[in-house]
Amino acid sequence: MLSEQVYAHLRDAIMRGVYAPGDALKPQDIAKEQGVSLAVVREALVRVVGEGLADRLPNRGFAVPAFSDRRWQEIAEARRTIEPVVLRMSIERGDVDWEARVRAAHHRLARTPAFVREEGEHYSSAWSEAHRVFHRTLLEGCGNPVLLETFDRMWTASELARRWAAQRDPGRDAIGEHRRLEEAALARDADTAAQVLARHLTQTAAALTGDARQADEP
Amino acid sequence: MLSEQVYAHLRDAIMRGVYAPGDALKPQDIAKEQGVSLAVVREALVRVVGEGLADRLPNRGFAVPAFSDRRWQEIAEARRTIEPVVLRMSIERGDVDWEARVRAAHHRLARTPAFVREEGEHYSSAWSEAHRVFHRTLLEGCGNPVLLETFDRMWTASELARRWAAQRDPGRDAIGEHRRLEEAALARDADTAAQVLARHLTQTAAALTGDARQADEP
DNA sequence: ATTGGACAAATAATCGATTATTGGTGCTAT
DNA sequence: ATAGCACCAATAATCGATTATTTGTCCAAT
Repeated sequence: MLSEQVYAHLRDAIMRGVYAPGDALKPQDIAKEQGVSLAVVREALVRVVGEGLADRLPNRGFAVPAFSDRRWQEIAEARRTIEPVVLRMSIERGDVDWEARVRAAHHRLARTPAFVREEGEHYSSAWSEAHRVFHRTLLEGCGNPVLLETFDRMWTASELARRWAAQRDPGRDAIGEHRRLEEAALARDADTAAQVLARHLTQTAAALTGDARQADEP
Repeated sequence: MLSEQVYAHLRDAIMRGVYAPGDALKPQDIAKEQGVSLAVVREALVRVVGEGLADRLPNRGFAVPAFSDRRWQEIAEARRTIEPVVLRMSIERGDVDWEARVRAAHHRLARTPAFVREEGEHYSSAWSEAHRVFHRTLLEGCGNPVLLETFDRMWTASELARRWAAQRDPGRDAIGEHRRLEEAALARDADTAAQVLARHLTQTAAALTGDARQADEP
């Protein structure tokens, strides 16, 4: 199914910043460069819109959403509201296999260099992915796919925000917080873990808007 | 934009039960009965899939998802996990306009007959809509569109579940719980409201699966 | 100078037809 | 009888071309 590939390509391009917020996503151009027909591109674009990675303006095409600071704050707040409760559930329910995966995910995250000079000011995609997997794995103990889908949606939006907001080094504190998260989770200390995560996400919100100066990353 | 109309039609048809879980959604048939081209139907179907109201099986078309009891439980649990915390936030933040809307939504819900003989065993669509609006309005005080989008997604899934699960009368207790929810919200009693909502949703979960006998609806 | 309107280019939306894949049907060889 | 294969009808996926809409530009009238 061609639309699947085009979809993956578009998603990746938008997340990598090939298109900036506000940029038009022209079906014809994309069709030509991908060597597929319009219908295929259109199908892919509709999916992208469904995921919140593009806006559709009737009779005027598709575009990368130009989110406001307010919007970024809302996304961060939503994560801050939901993720800690899911983390609690995860810690209460996670089995030994989950523990092992948390350990592995943290280990991988800690060993992956976050910042790559060659790519300019951006995080390495390897770190980005390890970061996502770590946060997701923490929640996976909850055993509820619906809650994890919710996490996935919010993470995607959050990452797009990060891409266009303060592109800063993860900082030492973030690394420390990831470690504390892992420790609290494995110690089944739901209170501490939820609190650390909430703080972690509050700092994300700050980092993504105005006062990026003194904030951590998620 | 034709796909918008076809999308709305499909969404409505699936929710109304025109298609049963497992039924194939054949682009050709739909295109013919709607008098539009395949591309349009296809676009609409992709959106429907994105909303979780259909599955897509590569090279084998679209179909209404045949969710398992387990899946319904997961959806109910996700609501039970998320909605109470959002309700707390809503009660802490809602302004007087929100209060007025809560009152109006509850008033409308209370005055709408839930059960319509003419339509067989189903809830009236008017009650369904009033019910949705009441629950949504309760949360709208939170002022966060991202959280409300999350509610919308889960509500949709939940409604589809209700449609194919125990199709029972709302029962007197549900009506009472709605009233208690309104009262607690307007009294700014977040603890009570969150607790009542959690219980309300727990009973939903029970109603949607096996032990529907002694459960309420949401 | 500015407003308004006719044109034209770009691009969005739609269509009708073509190609590819699947799943069944029935024949044949063991 | 049945395993395997060739065929075929149904339908999914894709394409190339057509139609509709928007947007910019140029000119005329005030």
